[in-house]
Amino acid sequence: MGRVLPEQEWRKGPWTPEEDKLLSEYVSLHGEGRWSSVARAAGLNRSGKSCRLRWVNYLRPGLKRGQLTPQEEGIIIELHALWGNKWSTIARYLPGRTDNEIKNYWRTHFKKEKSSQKYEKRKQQLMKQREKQEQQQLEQHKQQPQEQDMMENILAPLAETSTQKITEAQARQEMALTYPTSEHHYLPVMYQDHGASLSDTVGSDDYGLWGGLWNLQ
DNA sequence: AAACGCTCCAACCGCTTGTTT
DNA sequence: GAAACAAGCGGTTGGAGCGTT
Repeated sequence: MGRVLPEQEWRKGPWTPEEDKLLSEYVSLHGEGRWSSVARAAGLNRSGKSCRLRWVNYLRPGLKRGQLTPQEEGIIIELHALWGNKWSTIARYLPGRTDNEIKNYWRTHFKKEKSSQKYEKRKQQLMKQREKQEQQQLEQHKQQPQEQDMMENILAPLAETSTQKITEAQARQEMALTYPTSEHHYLPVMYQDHGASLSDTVGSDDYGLWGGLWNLQ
C-alpha cells in the first residue's frame, strides 16, 4: 500500500461538468473503488472522498431524480422507526435513492417539531394498516396452512418488534433464515409489479401506502 | 422591489470501521 | 499486533431558488 503522501491542496466546492465527465469516464472504464487513486488517475485535483461522494450521490447510473414518491416517504418513515438514522441502510431499500438524499429529506420534512406531528400521524396510520393486513393474512392462513412457516418465522417476529427498534442484523437474519437465496429481499411491495397504479394508492385514504413494507417478496 | 424565511440539495467534516503492509 | 491508509457513514453547513410579506 502506498504510504504517506504529503498533505495536498485538493480542490473543493461544486463540481464542474468537466470534472464530472472525467470521473464518469474513469469509473466506467475502471470501476469503483480505490478512490484516492481514481482522483489522481482521472486527472482530478479532488480528494478520493470527494470523488466517491460525487459518484455515489450524483453520477452513478440508475439514480432517480426528483421528489420522493409517497410510497418512498412511507418506507423511509417505517424504516426510520426500525433503524433510526441508519441512512445508508434505509437507502438500500430505495433503489435509485442515496443516503444523502434520504437524510436531507428527513431533516427537511420530519426533523422539526411541527413536522414530527405529521410523522407521528403517518406512523399511526401505518401501524393500523399493518394490524389490518396481519388480520387478513391470518385469515388467509387458516385456509392455506402451507403458509404457516412464513407467518411464524417472518411476520410474527416482525410484528412483535414493530413498536421497538430492532437491528438491521436481526431483520436480515430473519430473512436469511427463511429466504436463503439472494432473490428474496425484505422489499417493499411498491417494487412488486402488482398492477396497481399510483393513483390507486394515493387517494383520500392513503392507508394503502403504509402497509407496503410488510409485504414480502 | 426588497427583505425574509423556508426548502432543497450538494458538498464538506469528523469519526468509525475495515483492509493492507 | 501495530500503524497507516481507504472506505463508508452520519452530522452539518452553505448556497440557490422560490414564495410570502
